[in-house]
Amino acid sequence: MPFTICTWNINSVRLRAPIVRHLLETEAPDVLCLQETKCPAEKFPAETFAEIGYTHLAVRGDKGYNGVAILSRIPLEDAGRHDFCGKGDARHVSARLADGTMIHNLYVPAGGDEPDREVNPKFGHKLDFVDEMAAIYRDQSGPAVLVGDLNIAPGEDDVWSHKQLLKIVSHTPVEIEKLTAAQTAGGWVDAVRKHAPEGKLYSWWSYRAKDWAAADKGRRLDHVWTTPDLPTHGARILKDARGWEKPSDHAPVFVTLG
DNA sequence: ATGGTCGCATGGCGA
Repeated sequence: MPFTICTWNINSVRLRAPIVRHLLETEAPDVLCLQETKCPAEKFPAETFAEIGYTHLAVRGDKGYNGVAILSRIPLEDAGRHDFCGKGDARHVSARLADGTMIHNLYVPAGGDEPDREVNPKFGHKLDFVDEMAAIYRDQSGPAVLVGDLNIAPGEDDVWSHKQLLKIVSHTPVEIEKLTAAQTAGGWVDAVRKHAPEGKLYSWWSYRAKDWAAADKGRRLDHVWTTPDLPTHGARILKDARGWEKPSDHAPVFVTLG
């Protein structure tokens, strides 16, 4: 039975609960994975989404920072978490669907501005986090999907200018090397690029641009990876959502699986 | 032009 999963960095789920609900009402993914919810689990606006059928929830949150959630209209089992880098922050939540498919929802650290771990500990944290992604999924078995804001745009067509971003955190060679190693170690397939192998594709546009759409200086930071045993039927980035009222700086990414 | 804009611990930090 095919189902659709969506991942969206929402940049405060409380502020943007209305557009999350709008997305659920108009696009109706079976599962929605959110990142940067920026609120403790007890303050997650669960009822807003339960009212329209998204009654299943696996959520983790920190006050003001991070925060991840899996919202679903089909049952979720075995909600779990992995404590990346032993920091105790809310950057991962997992759950299993009734058919056995594992869902991993991740929010990889942005990594600060300076791409040098000697002077910027946030960059070191990001590199260590991605190394840990390689380690923990190395021996996985069974169907799984990994989604989230991985904060790395790996391909030349995943950024507006490969050359101008080579020293910009999110597109440096060391980050791309580590992300690729994590993908390979877990046997993950990039479901979005499987369906759109070539051409510019972005899921994030900075708030700082005067006119984000005209400048179109985007990056593909949000990803959906699947194990090879999971068939996928299509992928799509809902760029329109970047232009909605009070938008997130990220657009939702959809993949149909199963 | 090394800025710019967001959101939250309301003010400096993280993105």
